Amino acid sequence: MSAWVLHVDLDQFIAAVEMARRPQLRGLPVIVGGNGDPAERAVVATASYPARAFGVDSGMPLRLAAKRCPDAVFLPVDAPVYQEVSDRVMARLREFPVVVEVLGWDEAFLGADTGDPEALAADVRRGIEEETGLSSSVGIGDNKLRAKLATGFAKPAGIFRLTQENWWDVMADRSTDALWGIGRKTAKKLVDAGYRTVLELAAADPDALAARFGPRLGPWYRLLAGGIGDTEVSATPYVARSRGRETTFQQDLTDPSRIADEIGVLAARLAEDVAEEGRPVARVAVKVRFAPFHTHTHSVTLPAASSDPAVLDRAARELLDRFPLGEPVRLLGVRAEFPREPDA
DNA sequence: TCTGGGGTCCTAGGACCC
DNA sequence: TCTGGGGTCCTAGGACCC
Repeated sequence: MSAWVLHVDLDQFIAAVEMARRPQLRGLPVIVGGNGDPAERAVVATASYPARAFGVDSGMPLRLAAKRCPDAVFLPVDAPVYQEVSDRVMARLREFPVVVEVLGWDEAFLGADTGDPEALAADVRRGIEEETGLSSSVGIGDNKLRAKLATGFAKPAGIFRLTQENWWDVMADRSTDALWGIGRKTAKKLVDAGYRTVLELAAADPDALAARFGPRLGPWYRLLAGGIGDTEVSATPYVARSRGRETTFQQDLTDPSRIADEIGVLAARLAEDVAEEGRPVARVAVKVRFAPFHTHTHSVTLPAASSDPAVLDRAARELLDRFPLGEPVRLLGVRAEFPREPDA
């Protein structure tokens, strides 16, 4: 028996849920996003594997997805249904002798003490299938980072083990953005600094990385490249540090009084979320994205923490007044931050 | 690339204080 | 003013993830 981390990820989750309730869609290119209208300002939430074969993927503008795959079936996002299916999956996972840490609708870490992690992974896949009919993939690792990356190699509908033992065989020659936490921008900066592959980054001087990328990020990148990561899986319920509401308008806004009205709408919606949270708000931030897609924020620390809708509304409107509203506005957002808990 | 909405964490500069 | 050192808070922006 020894300690393992399993990472469970549901295959093409959102598209799979939609196909489960519309079996006639099986095997077809299905694209879920926005209100299901490919002409609107929205992005792809999930594309089915047949749609991905046309080059459609998550995060892509719906308009572009429609251009690449004109015959796809476009469906609206139905969050309550996905949440309900997700809850059933997580409940099923908790029936196994494991610690379950939920990462999102469609993924979770499992902390397990077992002599045969592959057998456990197969049981988990079967359990999810029996409970919901959904296909999943499982990564097995000696820490969270490796388990998470392993899932990528397990997909679709598979199991893969990634540990210290095969880390270099699998990862050494890959580009650094194969790592969980390094994206396209950082990978490019790393190339500029002379680190192209995971192996090269793992051999970098931590002080040089700190000087170039910051005192915490720099050294952390090197650890990532070595496959070093957290091993603790925690079932402790997640406590949000902030809550926010934002909207991209289908047509840009130019009328200042309309813009102020919309900020009021967002602040009111946020106040409801905050009331549900049951904690007062310490800071308020307003975000404005102008039509050319440049985004700015202004924020303020409240004189005293509050959940009063009138206080949130006033703070949001005062922050809005700080923006020069010369350009058309495509997005408005309001965010509330809860007080930081002192370190225990 | 006519590019969502929900979040998290890190960085850097300036203010302010001793 | 040819002006220290350290700590903390505030703020804006950036990158990443699902």
